[in-house]
Amino acid sequence: MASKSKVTISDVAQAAGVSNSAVSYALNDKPGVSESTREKVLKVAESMGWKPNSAAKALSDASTRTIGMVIVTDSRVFAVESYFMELLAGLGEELEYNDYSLLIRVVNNPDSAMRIHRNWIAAGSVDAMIVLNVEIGDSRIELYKQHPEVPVLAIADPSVTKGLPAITSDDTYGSRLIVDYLHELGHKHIARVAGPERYAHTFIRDRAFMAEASAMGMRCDSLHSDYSPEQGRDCTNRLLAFADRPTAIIYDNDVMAVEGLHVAQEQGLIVPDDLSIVSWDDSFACTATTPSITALWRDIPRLGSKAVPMLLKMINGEPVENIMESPYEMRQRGSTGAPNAVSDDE
Amino acid sequence: MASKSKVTISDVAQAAGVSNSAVSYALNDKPGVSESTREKVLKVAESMGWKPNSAAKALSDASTRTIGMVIVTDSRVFAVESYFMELLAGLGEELEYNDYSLLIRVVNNPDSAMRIHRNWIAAGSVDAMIVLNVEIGDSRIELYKQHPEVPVLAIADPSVTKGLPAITSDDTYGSRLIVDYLHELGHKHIARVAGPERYAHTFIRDRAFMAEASAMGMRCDSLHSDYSPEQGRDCTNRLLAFADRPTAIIYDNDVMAVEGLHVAQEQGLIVPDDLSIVSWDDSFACTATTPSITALWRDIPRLGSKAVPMLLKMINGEPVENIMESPYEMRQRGSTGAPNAVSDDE
DNA sequence: TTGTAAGCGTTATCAG
DNA sequence: CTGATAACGCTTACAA
Repeated sequence: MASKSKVTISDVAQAAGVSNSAVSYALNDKPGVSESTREKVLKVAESMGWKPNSAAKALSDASTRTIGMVIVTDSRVFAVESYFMELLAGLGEELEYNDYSLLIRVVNNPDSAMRIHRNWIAAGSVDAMIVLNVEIGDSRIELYKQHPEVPVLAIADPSVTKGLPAITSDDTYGSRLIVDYLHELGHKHIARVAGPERYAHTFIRDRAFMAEASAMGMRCDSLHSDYSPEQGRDCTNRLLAFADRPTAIIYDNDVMAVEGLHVAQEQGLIVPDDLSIVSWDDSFACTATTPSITALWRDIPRLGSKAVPMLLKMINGEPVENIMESPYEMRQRGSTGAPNAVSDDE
Repeated sequence: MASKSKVTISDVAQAAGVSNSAVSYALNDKPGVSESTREKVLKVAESMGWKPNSAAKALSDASTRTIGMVIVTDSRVFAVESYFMELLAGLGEELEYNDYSLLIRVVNNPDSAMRIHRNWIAAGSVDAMIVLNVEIGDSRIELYKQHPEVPVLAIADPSVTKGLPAITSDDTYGSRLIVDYLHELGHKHIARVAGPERYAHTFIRDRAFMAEASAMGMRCDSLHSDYSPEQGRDCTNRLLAFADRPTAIIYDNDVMAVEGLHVAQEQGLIVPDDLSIVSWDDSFACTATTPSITALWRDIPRLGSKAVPMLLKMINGEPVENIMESPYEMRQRGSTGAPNAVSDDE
């Protein structure tokens, strides 16, 4: 019982009657050992239940087979949850296939996050890092620019990563998809409840919405929020208070979209006749409401899967191309339709 | 630029003009070094930007400051997401405070999971493991019983962990809370759409529901599901098809509860008058529906926080007591009320 | 109080 | 093709 699991390479070597290094070569499929001894070694190692010791390997060749990720949660904002889990699922499958693990730290403020990044870099705890939720002038980007020895992949638009490799979904395209969809329905005046201004992707979406709206001859108001349900309600109230109110509101997450729908209904508005509602990012919550909420779906797991080959290349020292994905789909549901007050233009 | 971050203990020793071991002692707050040299060493180490190399430390003292967790996702069932993220948040904060990280692997089938468990045990990749979603006769429990050298904490009822340390929320108590609540509302015939039978917690809830219902003189039907929206609909349809249908249905997750609500409404039933609906586990989706769904809330992050001290004790070789938490709260919302057909008893 | 040196399990170099 | 042997960076007896 309890095979004390302390079988080392030397044990195997002794048992097989060969040298230490012969075993290492055999086990790692490297040249420098005859086919016959290789087979013998493999057999013995197998039967003794040898497994590589991760610490020793890491110390010896400075590789950990580990990818690091520090997640900053606002603790109150659970909107990121589903994004993160989907990403994790995509990453997990590919990483698993390549025998890599994820080293994760969850913290609630950016300073702790920076401390951990610094420690991991110095301690050599990971072979590569993934950086999420990049902000304008993100200090993590600066940090890694100073440490070219550790590969970093930013899940962010290349325009904000200062040359660091990046993979992202094309938010400009996504924004257009939504605006065009509403335009076709006949909307002339839309509004957007965006996420926090500091996030790069918020900025990119802001710009894309404005550009596409004006290209279509539409007006687009915009408010920034912290993704919370409270601000979802608040922003909706403010947008609806204007005499000249928008006929459609796009929310930067599902949580705020649901709250927005509720606010509109509480004010006696009919959705979608009086107001159309769209959520950026689909989730189960969007199907729970009445009417259900039209959403821009993204294949987030796919983003995760595609990130892995990039990471592996980077770890190998090979150059990588940035990836810009467009895994979108407008999921049309009951919360959107033609505005009922388009008479003034026809 | 690019401080090549390769400052070792010997570098510090040389710079400080002391020996290798003196530095180690000083840096680790251990006796065997004078106060003056300790100070000097600390100052030099700080100025040189020394950070411990994790691999070397791990190899030397067989500790990784890492807790492992293998998550098996059904990939289609995202219901676990929020549970998992909340747990992670709770764990993360405490672990961070104690300078531990989480090593995570996400896989989609139990066999890969077992492979990883075996590898991590043999490779000494972690100081301790957390095991989730324990099943009846779980092979992971068997595995760790054979490896007493690696500490494991099961997030499960102690009755199914065969002596391994466990922390859990008291699902028996939670079940009672729900049944009693419905009983007080006047329900006599309730039903339950449970999770998969293989999970230990499903079994425990099953038993608790039956016991409490019969203690209250109520009837309680029960169906098992896979947590998916489809089966949520399906089970609801089957329960409502009976001439003598229940006046309340409890679902083992929020996803099925939402689907159940929709099915009932599609059949023209008024919720809660014709049918009350309760969700085990609260989430944002429960507040998105009309009416919103009454849910049994659990403080899951707290469970995560409380798990950490147990893990640390176990790593230290100290004995631990199992923990049984009752962090529940019935969140009463619009989906529950008195049944409208209680006339036959009064 | 200090320094020296052995060992942790691998990989990699360099003789044989 | 094989087998000693020296790294890797740290901890920890043990000697001085």
